[in-house]
Amino acid sequence: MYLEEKYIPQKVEVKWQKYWSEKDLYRTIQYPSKKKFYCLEMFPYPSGEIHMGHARNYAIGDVVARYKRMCGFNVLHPMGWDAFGLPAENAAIKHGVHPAEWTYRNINYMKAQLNRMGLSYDWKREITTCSPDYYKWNQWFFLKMLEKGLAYRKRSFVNWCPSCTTVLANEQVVDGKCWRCENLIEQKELEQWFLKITDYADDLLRGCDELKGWPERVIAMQKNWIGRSEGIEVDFRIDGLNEDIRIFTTRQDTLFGATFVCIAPVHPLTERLISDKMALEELKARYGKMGEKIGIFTGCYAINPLNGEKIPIYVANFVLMEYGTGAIMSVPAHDQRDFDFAQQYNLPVKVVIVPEQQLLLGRSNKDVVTEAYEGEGILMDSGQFSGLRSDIAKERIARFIEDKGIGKKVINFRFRDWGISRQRYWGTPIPIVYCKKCGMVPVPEKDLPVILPEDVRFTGKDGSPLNESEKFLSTACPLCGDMARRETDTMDTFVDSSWYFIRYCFKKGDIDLISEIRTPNSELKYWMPVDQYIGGVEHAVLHLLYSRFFFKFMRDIGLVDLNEPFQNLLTQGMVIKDGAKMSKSKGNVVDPNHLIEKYGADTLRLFSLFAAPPEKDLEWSDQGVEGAYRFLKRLWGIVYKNRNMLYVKDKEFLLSSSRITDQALRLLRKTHQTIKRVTTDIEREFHFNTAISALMELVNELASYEPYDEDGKAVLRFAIEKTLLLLSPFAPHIAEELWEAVGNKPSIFEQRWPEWDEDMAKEEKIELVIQVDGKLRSRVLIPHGISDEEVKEIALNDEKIKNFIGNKTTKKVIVVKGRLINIVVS
RNA sequence: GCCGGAGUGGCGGAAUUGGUAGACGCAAGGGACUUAAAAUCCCUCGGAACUUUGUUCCGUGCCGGUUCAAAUCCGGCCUCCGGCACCA
Repeated sequence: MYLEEKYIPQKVEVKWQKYWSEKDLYRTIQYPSKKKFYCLEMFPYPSGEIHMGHARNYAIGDVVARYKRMCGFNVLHPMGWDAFGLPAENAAIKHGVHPAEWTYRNINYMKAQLNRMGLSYDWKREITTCSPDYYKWNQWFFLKMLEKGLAYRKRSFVNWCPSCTTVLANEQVVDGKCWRCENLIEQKELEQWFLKITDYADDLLRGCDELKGWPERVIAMQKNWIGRSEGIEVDFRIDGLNEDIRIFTTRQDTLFGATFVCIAPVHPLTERLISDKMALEELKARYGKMGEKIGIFTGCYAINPLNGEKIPIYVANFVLMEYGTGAIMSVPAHDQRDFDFAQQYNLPVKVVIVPEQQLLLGRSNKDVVTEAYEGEGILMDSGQFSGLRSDIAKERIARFIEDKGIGKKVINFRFRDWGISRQRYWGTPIPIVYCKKCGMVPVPEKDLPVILPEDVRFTGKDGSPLNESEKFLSTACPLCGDMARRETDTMDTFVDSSWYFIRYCFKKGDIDLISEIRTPNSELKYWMPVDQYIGGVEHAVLHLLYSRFFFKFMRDIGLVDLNEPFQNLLTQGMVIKDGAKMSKSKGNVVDPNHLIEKYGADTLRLFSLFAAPPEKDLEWSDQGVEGAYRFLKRLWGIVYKNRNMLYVKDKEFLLSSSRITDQALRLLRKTHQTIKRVTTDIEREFHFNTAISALMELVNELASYEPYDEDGKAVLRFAIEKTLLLLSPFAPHIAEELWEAVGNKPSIFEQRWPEWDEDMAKEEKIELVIQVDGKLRSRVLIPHGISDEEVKEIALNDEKIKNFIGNKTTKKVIVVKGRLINIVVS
């Protein structure tokens, strides 16, 4: 077989990409007798370019997919396009190109880029979410949720991005800014569609404990986001009025310390209790504004149901209507916020909890309070509950309240329902029509999909182009047949990505998804769950939470019988350059295209896998890339140099009958050790960086190896073949080329992953470390399997050791088998 | 403030169960080849001291502790990164 002297990656890579695609090497087959492995990377938004973050993400996924395939799994490794979204529409407004055209053009370009990276996707399962055969099912899920009461419409204050001219869900607001364009968010009152994700709050929270293969921090972020807290609701009677204010608290043990009540400016009772409307408007303008606490006294009093005390009612800007009941009891002694407020408005502070330790020191609750004590302790001045510990008191007081019928235990969640309406064009139409007679009517299932019309005008003015498309707008009411108007809001694109991993389980194109899923031995049952999911941590509480919600919903309507969609999750770190995340604004972007042109995809892949373990941030280094390139050139050179020597018969080498030279034996041993290291490093949470460094060590040995005889050549051949097999998931093109060059038939990816021989991987002799008093003093080579006594004797007779021990007496000797001996003398 | 994670040479990072700290790579310095350069190959490369080529001492953010033995375990701090944050 001919081999070029010089490694020209571009030539090699094009050759094999063509071969793999013609042979359809990465097709998935339904083969239930074979163990499956579903390897998934988060699909990209077709923005126009693959960036380094994608390149890293997909390189990681590709190693996993190729490795698992070689290990004998039937692997599903699909790719697709998160193709709805604002940039397409903005391009339409700016450049007059239709979003569909813009999107499909980008997809074609990016697909070519992915192929140039040599990624092993089965493109027969490609998904494009803006295609009607895909988004039809978004509409189907929406209707199902509507049917189950999980989709609803409500007028409320929502996050409005003035730059995107659309609404955002809470999860999509980061530091008060839009997650996509980073513009400041405004509050706007609108009628909106919501999905009742809060119905699944407990389920999503408890499910976190099932996520054994997820990173701790992602689970923590989800738990944090859901924000469960247990407490009680209690009614406070308004003095002189036949009306209650219901408050929520998690600290019912501090009820006796309440010295005032606060309600939200938008609380239903506020208007009735406040006479100064001007002041109220002023307060509303500062509603929820961080860092300042302001309030207005209503002139009314509430009665503490536990001790009958009359306490003033305030309207306060820091009390949120969206959480709990929109009203709180304020306990300045035990809540810093209430304390600050009390100081400002000269309200009394009443201590009712004293820490246990302080009580032991004989201190009481009469000391001057300079800040709130928010911990737990012993109750004081709390009537029949005085003297109890907080945890017990909480229980008793809750029961007392419930028995009296003036409140109940409740669990509150911090997160809100998912607002999915978007006032934009390029998204899935919400399948609803409004009829004058029948009101809001869902589009019947049989009429799906509601097609997004293509012939609309993009003016860039406020409002969706759908509002001006008469053809889209006017329709017949499904119930009475009269003229009706369609809903013009489209769905949040996170709906598209909430179930796309389901769609990959079936062939692409227009299929009857739900019937396919319901087929007794459906492909879904075979492929789900996703065995390994890989993507950026930025979706920890967005896509990953929405997907879990959708999946649980699917379970509840009988489509799947699993609780969680993603068994194992790997969140890869960011790609950093000069200490900052790569971004156009910082001007530190490295373009994968240039690297492929200069060094080839194998080098790009190898470096991004070698420079850091996948979950950590990766500091980009142009010289590091050179290093990776050097390594591949080196390997190429070794194979080239030995190309004629490699045509020898395969031989089995056994340690017992070894007749080979020491040098050959060393290489043979190193090869087995490398197989072991690379395999265990991949298995051990994908530590590709150390796997690659092991391969580098082996190649370093190969470089200086000269075979002297036929056996020596056979060992060389063995070592080179294993090197190529081990390298193939990381740098597939060069591995395939050299595999062929040493006289093998392609494809290397149809080979089995190599196995190591444990005996062969063992060093012939052990390097024994000898310590005196825990300090390294000498090393000697000893054979395997000798007893502790013999080890001790060797150590004590070592010249250096004798010097250290001198005439001191040995107090203790610790022997760690096969490693170390420590002689304690002082 | 609360919840995560991290801190190791000039740099990226190794050290898998508490048992040789610094694998592998980058950068740097020296040498070989060359008219020269590039490429390639070889050597050195944590710090300090010395009786200077091989030995001692120090060294994994800081201070303590446990242990024959600690980057690793425990307690207390410091710094950085990420998430949440008037959520009652």
